[in-house]
Amino acid sequence: MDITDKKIIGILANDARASLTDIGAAVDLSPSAVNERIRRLVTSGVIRRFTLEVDHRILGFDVLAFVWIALATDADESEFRSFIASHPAVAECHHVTGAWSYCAKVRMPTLGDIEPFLAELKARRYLARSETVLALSTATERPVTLPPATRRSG
Amino acid sequence: MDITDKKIIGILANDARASLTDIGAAVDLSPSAVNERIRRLVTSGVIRRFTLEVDHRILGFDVLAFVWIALATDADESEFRSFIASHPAVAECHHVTGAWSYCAKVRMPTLGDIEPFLAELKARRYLARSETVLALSTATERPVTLPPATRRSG
DNA sequence: CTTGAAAGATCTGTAAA
DNA sequence: TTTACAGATCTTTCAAG
Repeated sequence: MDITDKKIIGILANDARASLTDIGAAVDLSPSAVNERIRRLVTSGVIRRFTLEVDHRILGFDVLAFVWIALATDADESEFRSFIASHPAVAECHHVTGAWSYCAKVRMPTLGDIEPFLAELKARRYLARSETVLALSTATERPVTLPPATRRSG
Repeated sequence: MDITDKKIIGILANDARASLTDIGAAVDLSPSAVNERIRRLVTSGVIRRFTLEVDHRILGFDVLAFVWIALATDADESEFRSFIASHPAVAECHHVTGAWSYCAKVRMPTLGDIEPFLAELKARRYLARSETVLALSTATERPVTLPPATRRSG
């Protein structure tokens, strides 16, 4: 994992379909060398998948919300985690420090879809309390965080 | 934007480098037809970019945090937004309802990197108050939210 | 939307540093 | 162990129907 690898990740984060030739030209390497590095980045788990950045509004998801969840004391936490991980509306869910147990980022077609979601969490006895914070607008949203490509690291 | 388009987006979200041939086989279309649909999805803005899902731990970002920000009353909000959007550690930042103005999702190499970040926000007179919530573990994290595909396109 | 052909990219194997 | 090169294979693109 050297600077060239990080440059390659940066290029692919901007355009996952960039050709090996073009990437090679950008990092002064042959296409096969680039190919070999990408293969290693994938097998070593640095690159998890090649994916998409989409406009969820156009796809019909007008509502973005953060739902803070306090788990019920008798909730089966691993069952909750697999339920929330398989729920199509949940984009992210993290176990967090502070007053709440979990923070879930959810996307819904309309505001009215949030209540049934909370109701299901409650019906399954996961939920003690919750608080929903709506996102009004987004200043930035990027899938990949990279250090400025100036240093080495392992 | 029909069901076939949504299927194509689902396939590309799982593997942005899937070949037109394979996608076509999955949705019963010729490679050229798939190519044309993807082109339309890109130009219409549904697909914003082809990108990567990476393991930020391996890349040296061990800390994921949500920083709740109350803007200073005299802060230049659009200046704040462009500052936060260009900050490399900020993965997301949303204007939100509730007690706080903004919620920023940040990735840092270490816990110690959070304080200088907050200090800079304060030094620039953006920050009135803030609260930092750490993510201890992640139950799920997906870049694309899609409705369950329930029907065939033909 | 499909077909078919040309152009371009990728993959594999082999050799060299 | 990593990179370079060349031939074969696959993919993408374009024109025509």
